[in-house]
Amino acid sequence: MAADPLSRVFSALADPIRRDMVARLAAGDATVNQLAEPYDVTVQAVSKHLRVLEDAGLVSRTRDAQRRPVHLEAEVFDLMTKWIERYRRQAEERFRRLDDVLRDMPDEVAPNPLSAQGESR
Amino acid sequence: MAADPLSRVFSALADPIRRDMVARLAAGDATVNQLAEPYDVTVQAVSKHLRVLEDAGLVSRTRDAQRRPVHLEAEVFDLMTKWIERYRRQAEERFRRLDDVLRDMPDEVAPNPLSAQGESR
DNA sequence: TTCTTGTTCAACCAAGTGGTTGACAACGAG
DNA sequence: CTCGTTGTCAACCACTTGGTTGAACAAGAA
Repeated sequence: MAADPLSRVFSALADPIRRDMVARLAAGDATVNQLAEPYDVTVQAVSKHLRVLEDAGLVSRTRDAQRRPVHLEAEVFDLMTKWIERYRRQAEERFRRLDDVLRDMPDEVAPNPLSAQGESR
Repeated sequence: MAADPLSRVFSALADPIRRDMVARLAAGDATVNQLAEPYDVTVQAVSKHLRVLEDAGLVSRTRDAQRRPVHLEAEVFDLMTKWIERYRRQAEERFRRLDDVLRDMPDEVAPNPLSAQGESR
């Protein structure tokens, strides 16, 4: 299993069934059987999916007699959005600066940041 | 390979090496060899990782003589953030309403939305 | 206690993943 | 043209994953 938390969360949400379960849990808690009902897989398979979500910290399970109500833990989403936003902003900032450079540049000069980077220095 | 775009993106970012490559590409384009340098895996392995990122729409590759400069396509991030934000908001909204219910409730009533849901009706 | 329901555990299987090595294609430099 | 550089393709391997079936466990119902 993936060691770092971020990998676990991304990996957990890489499956359409698991994403769908998260979507349904956003509307309210549910039991394993309730979650299993819409899909034509066995309850055991759903139980495995839930374990993946739980290991990722996306859901928690408590006890209610024989039932194991599943609850969505939305805070873990922050882990992802923070990572994403960081690099998106960085990429957009770079893009904006590139625009500035192009605008201010005399048009004889051919811009090629890559070959400049690749120089063996 | 995963059919739907969302699964491909989440899956692509579930690997720490690939996330690291995205992080570096946010700072600027790079060639395959430049990307491979920090890790102690073969260039072929990195090439495979790039293919995964490309299939997810996270990067694009152009041609520059023998080199294949890799470029980050940050727009795909939106796909994820939109999905995440939707359910996060929904969960938070639900949580807020639950607070309201608890605040307005006479304290004899034991709240258990789950067992009410689970009733065989 | 025994029965039934809800859930998990264990073993297994086919397919996918991340890595390797080796061959080869594409291109610029001598 | 030949040579070194850059990158991909193909085949292979160990490990993981998502699914199955069958057994077991937990707890209320009879």
